[in-house]
Amino acid sequence: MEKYYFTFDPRQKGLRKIFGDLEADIMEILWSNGRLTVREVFEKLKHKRRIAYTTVMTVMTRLAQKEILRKIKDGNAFIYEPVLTREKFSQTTSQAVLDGLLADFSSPLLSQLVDSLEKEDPKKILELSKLITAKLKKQK
Amino acid sequence: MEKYYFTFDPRQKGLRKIFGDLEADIMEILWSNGRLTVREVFEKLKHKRRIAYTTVMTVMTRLAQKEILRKIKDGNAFIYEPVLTREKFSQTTSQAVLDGLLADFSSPLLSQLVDSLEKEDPKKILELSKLITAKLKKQK
DNA sequence: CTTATTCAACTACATAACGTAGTAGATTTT
DNA sequence: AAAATCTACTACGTTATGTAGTTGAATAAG
Repeated sequence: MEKYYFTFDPRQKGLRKIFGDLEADIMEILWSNGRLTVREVFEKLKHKRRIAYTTVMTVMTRLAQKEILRKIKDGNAFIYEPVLTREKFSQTTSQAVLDGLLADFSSPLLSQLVDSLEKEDPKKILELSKLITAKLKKQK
Repeated sequence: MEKYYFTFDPRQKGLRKIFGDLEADIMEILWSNGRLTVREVFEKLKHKRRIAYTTVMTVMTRLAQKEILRKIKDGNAFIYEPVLTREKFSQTTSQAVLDGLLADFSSPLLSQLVDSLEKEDPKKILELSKLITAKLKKQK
């Protein structure tokens, strides 16, 4: 079992920041539909992209090796499901990226964050402000 | 000129989060020493790792193609220098990563940030708090 | 001025991650 | 028994990176 690690690619969209293109499509389908077989994923995918059954098989097998997916024996076939919920996965991922940034690129990070946050949605600054107030109270 | 983009690898250390291993060593040297020729970089590197001159050449040429380095003609040779200062580069990089996180993984991000910040250095929360107060004042 | 050195450009090969897909062999359905 | 389905295995293409040799031009040394 090769341990999973990932790379974060800011120029990609959504899950593609973390997964390859086909991997992202597959994870999308699994997170939207729950546990599925390769066949079922293939059926949902083949409309969007013409692709061989074995290609889907290969990629799902690799995702299972990386422990992104879990294989559950079901008769002669396997059912695949994400090890983490989408929410948990997002959380773990952004945690890792954030920690990585803080560890090695922290100097200008905080002021940038406040700026980015404002650009993204000014209300989020208030949200953050509340979080901090709560944390500071707990600290003392 | 291929445009530069990068990938952020949280499990690596320092510049290696963004550059390959040799690339990182080279950028480190250039940011510490200012503009240098391939030969000069090679001389500084060869103690740390046994490596061919042409290897350094190749990698520096690639960094120049990606517009991380700039080549300046100097007689028959070239002098290489980083296009951005280290500070500016860190800033641009973390900005991109942060914006990427906010764009697609923002939901749990803020509370995580506060937690990570505390783990990293509790004083940083105060720092952030001040930044926010300032920003909120400007907002109204 | 001829030889040796230095340099840039080009070519090339290895590895790793990912997309792609075919084949083989087992099992199940028809 | 034949056809379909499934997993496992193998394999090839691409891209980024590390690695380094060759070639031809320019420069320095003798």
